[in-house]
Amino acid sequence: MFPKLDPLLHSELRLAVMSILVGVDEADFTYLKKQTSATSGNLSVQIDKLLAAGYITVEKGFKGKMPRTTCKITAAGQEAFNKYVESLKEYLSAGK
Amino acid sequence: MFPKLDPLLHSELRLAVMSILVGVDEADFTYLKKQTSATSGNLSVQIDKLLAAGYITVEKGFKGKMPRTTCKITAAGQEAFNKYVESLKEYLSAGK
DNA sequence: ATAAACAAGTTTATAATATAAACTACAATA
DNA sequence: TATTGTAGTTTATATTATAAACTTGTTTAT
Repeated sequence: MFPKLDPLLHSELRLAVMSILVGVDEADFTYLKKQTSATSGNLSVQIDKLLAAGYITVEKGFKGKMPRTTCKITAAGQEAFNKYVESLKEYLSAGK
Repeated sequence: MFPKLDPLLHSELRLAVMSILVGVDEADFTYLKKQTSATSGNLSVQIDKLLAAGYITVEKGFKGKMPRTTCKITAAGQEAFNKYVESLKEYLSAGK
């Protein structure tokens, strides 16, 4: 009745990040930070966790001279996100 | 774009409890425990938090000789739940 | 009658998580 | 060349979730 919710996705910031990445092909650190209004530290940590889980890839490069970190969702990440959404629906609709 | 998710509801067990209470008028501790397959300790703690937030009421009585704890959702709880669901939708659909 | 097992919780301790604060490294600007 | 800004990372702290141990009382078996 209440499937376990993927703890990696059941976090406000990580969910927001994944949610953005689902629809965007790729996004850099700065963009993610603006969209989520997270602090840099928090975003950095959460990106690491998503990376460690294999839900995203992270590429470090430069845009001009400035460092640039680009994130992309992986197939596993996509799948986990979809599954999370499905699971969540069971929670939200349990009342009916 | 990403509204703050009510931290009281953004918890697996508390969300499950609220989700049950939304559809059921009242439910006792034992019932909630079975439905959520939570441990007693965890359930006890989370019920306390929902109570402290004013999202549920808790009545202690007896069923025969056995103690019985009955939970009910409040109007504030209902409202918070609905709001949480709405907020969550913004996360889940951000990709589209 | 009393010991053993069960029911319904609560309290306390520990592990996991999220978040913020402080720091690093470099770039652009005054 | 000193100051401010950008793009992050690392470390420390606060919060949260969870499990383990405990309490109180009940039923069942001896």
